[in-house]
Amino acid sequence: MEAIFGASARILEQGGRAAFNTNRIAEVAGVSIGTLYGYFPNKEAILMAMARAELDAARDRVAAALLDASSGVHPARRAVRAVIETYATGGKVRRILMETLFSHGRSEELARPVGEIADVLVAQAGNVLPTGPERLGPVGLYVLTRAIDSVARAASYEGMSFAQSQAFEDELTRLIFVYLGWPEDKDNAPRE
Amino acid sequence: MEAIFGASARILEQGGRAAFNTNRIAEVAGVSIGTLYGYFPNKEAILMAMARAELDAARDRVAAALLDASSGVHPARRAVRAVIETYATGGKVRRILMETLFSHGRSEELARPVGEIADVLVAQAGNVLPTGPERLGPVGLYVLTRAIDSVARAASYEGMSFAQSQAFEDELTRLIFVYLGWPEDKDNAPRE
Amino acid sequence: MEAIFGASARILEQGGRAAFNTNRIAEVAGVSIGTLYGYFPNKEAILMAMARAELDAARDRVAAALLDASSGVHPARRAVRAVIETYATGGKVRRILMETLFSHGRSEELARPVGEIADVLVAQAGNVLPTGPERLGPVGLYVLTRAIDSVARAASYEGMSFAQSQAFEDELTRLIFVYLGWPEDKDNAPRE
Amino acid sequence: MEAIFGASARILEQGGRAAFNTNRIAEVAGVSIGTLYGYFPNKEAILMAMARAELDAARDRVAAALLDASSGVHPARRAVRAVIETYATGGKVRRILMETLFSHGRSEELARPVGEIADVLVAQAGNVLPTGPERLGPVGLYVLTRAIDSVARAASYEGMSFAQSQAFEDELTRLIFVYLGWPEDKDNAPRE
DNA sequence: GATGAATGAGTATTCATTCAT
DNA sequence: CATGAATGAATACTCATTCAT
Repeated sequence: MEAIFGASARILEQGGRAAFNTNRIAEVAGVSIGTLYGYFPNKEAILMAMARAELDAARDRVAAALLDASSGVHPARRAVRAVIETYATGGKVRRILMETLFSHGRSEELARPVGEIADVLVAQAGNVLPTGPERLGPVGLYVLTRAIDSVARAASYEGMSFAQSQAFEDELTRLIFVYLGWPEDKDNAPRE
Repeated sequence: MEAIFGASARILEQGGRAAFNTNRIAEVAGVSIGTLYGYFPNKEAILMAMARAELDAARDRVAAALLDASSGVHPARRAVRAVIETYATGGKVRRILMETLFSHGRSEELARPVGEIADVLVAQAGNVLPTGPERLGPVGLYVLTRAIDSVARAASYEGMSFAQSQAFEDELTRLIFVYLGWPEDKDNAPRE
Repeated sequence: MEAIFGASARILEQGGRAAFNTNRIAEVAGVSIGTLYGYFPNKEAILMAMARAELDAARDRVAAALLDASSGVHPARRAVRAVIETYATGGKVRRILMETLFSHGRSEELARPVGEIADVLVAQAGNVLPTGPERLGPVGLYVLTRAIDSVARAASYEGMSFAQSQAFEDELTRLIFVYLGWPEDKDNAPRE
Repeated sequence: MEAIFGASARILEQGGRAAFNTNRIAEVAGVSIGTLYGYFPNKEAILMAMARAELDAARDRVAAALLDASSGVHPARRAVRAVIETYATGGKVRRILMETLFSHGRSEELARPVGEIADVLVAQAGNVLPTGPERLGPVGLYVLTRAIDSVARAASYEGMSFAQSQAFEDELTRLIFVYLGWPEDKDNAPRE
């Protein structure tokens, strides 16, 4: 039921996790609680489903950015930009969703999309990327992808003033370059 | 009250956050609930106080490792090692504590010790470090310190098999070297 | 829920306000607390609803007495008698209910039925009453009705020995007569 | 301890009965709770003592007004005026105090000062009053004194707009005159 | 007398979940 | 399939009172 997701998002946005209760969700969604339980086994399942959808969307956005050859911007920079933008949007709800996953010990879930991006990276090596992450072992790949993701997330959630600045994008991009042993990126492509 | 912290830790360890209720804490700590509320204004305050203590301890451990000149191991590697060890210990409780801070929007609190480590780094530049992070702007410093911390934490909480491996330590150390433009570290110092 | 009112009355009668707690009410009423809260938003609402019902019943009793032409007793005396009887019954519960209204600053609620009686009085002037309270301004009407009500209540709640005596009824009736400038009432109708 | 009464009054005035707790009283009064319990056996005792003091003060004020021959105003009117003024002052605290007495079934306490005024009335009959309440039996005296007191209180606590008007004073005064069979009072003495 | 740390019984209210209709 | 009335376990927190110092 799409109505349930919509209602949940609205409630989460307005009242935070505290206001998120099944009776309220059913009311806002315009269905009965019985119906709600027909679609989801329990409250957490709703949050989980939303979190996964959110994660998939983010992964798709980053993968698309990586593969999009239409601009002259370097793929690594495009990916960094997509990650930053992802954390800049979604606000409160996104954060609560991530939290839910984390507190349920589902960090692997959180990790999944990042890993999938890494897969795309490897598969496209030599194609979208000059010389690629295939030179990295699995540990190196983990460190690199997780670093970009984590640092972008931290900057956003810690409310750092530079979280969406060009300088921040530059630094994250540079991290990729130096870590992969690429020569410096010169295309300081300004964000539109 | 030390007893309260001890009891809280035990309860958190065994039953997780769900089992963490004031009546139980008082009981396990061997004090009355009234006394509990004499020391803490509410349940969350206990968690917050514990989290801060934990964070301070972690910061001290990493700072000490950074400044400890007794071994022949490179300071950057010593720091990486301390960070990894910190996340390897503390288990469930530590994790719940961090979560609490995060879900209360106190990400800055989480960030504080990392920032303090960065301060130590800068202060000691040219002393413990050959040429140092003073070359980095604030954004670069943020990216570097947060990356090390976040990636080490992610690997631990996601239960990655290599979370405490030599290879992982190497990669994180290498990240620092390449990011600071240092020549490769050769002292692949084995962990004790 | 009638069961809730019944249970509340019983509890109030036996244990007073101190024993009046939601868990107990639900238990005695044979419903779950959840159900209780389905019908009333909070504990006070139960008391309020009961108080209003009580007040309405009292008003109806007095109004009926006033309009009842079946006996040869003077309407004013009939009303006085009804008021006295009202305070003589209901005991502890009635008292606690009135208190609740009063302590919630809802004195107007307490006043309402008395005002409604005054309305009946004015409407029926020249009909049930020889020459009537229409000669009184609003202030005079207030003083008269409130005096009868308050004095009867005081005598009852202060446990005065004469609270239900003929002499007391006579005095209150006389108060009405002299206040309205009527000639003395001679029908000292004995209470059955 | 005067400090305790003062603190209690302040707390009652500001936060109502809900804010009235022993720890708070001790704090505001600047004494320890232990000391508080050295002077009063329990919380209610404080309220009771305050209520009695308030009642005595009111009684003294009315008695003084009754006996004060300095003005040309009729003693009955002077008493009515004093009663009205008493209820007009004291506000929230006075009300809570009266409530306490009432809800503890100490209505007799509430009645006491009124009875004492009646005693003064009888004792001074033929002196301050032309022909007096000695013609009334005890029931009549009760009805008269209680009526004046109750109606003045009701008007004040129900927030009637005329509670302090000349018209209200006139009506209550007239009640006394007609009840005692006195010829109409002509000295519509304006309130200062 | 004064102190104030400690006590702990007591309670209103919430909300996930069920299941008879 | 949908409904929503009913359930009741669970819990944070208050505050009058005590008593060792």
